[in-house]
Amino acid sequence: MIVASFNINGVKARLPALLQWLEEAKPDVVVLQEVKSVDEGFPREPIEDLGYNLETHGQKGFNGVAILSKSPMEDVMRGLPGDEADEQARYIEATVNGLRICGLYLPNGNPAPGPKYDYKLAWMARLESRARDLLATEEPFLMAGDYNVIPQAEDAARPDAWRDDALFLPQTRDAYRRLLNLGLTDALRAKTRAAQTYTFWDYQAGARQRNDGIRIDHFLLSPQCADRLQSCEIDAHVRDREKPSDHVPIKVTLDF
DNA sequence: ATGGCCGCTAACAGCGGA
Repeated sequence: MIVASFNINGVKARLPALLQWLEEAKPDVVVLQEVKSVDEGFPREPIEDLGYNLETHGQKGFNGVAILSKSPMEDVMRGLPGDEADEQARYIEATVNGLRICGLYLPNGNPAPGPKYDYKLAWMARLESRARDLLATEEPFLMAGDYNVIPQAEDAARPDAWRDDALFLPQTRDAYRRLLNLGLTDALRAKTRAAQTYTFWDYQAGARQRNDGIRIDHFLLSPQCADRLQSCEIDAHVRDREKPSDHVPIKVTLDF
């Protein structure tokens, strides 16, 4: 099965690009981030017409995540546990054919330091706690989405430019590494050490043309899921189409 | 991190994003 993650930066603005990519990539499951739509405004029909079930967790104007799946979804959970007061729509889970799918849109955190950065670090701690709980079940799961984390210098074209940025600060990378140290596998790095495997290029300053990118969209796999990993690919060509998102899809093929 | 961006909002300017 193919599972993909795509930060689409507005589901209404991106609908044609999303549908084109779905038709060509034919993923079985997709987690979307930054849908920027309330659930009632989500353009369900054209996606359902392609054979997908759809679970959304949106809010007005910002954030918002969703899961698409050709197979039925069970036990849908909206919101990341650990803070009842958190109203930002950044997390959704569902089980598909026995595989737990976690879709996440981790906070940007800029400017750092400051309250937004504190929120990012607290959110990452909650994500770690959630990963611990899921590991304890010994059921296969994956956590995919826009992590807003540049894990290592090799994951940016110009790492020096990000030195003081919330996406690359030592505390951010430490928190991400704690997830890996639980026993989760970064699917892309399990398959390649290739340079310039980016998932985001800024709209400004000709970043795509200069390949001035960063790798911030990730698939983390539980041990039982990593055992089934066959391939991990980034659909970078999508960035060169009409009205693209600033992110591109990342997808894994799993032997389930 | 900016060479000039993008999407969203009861919107024609400001915010958030990365």
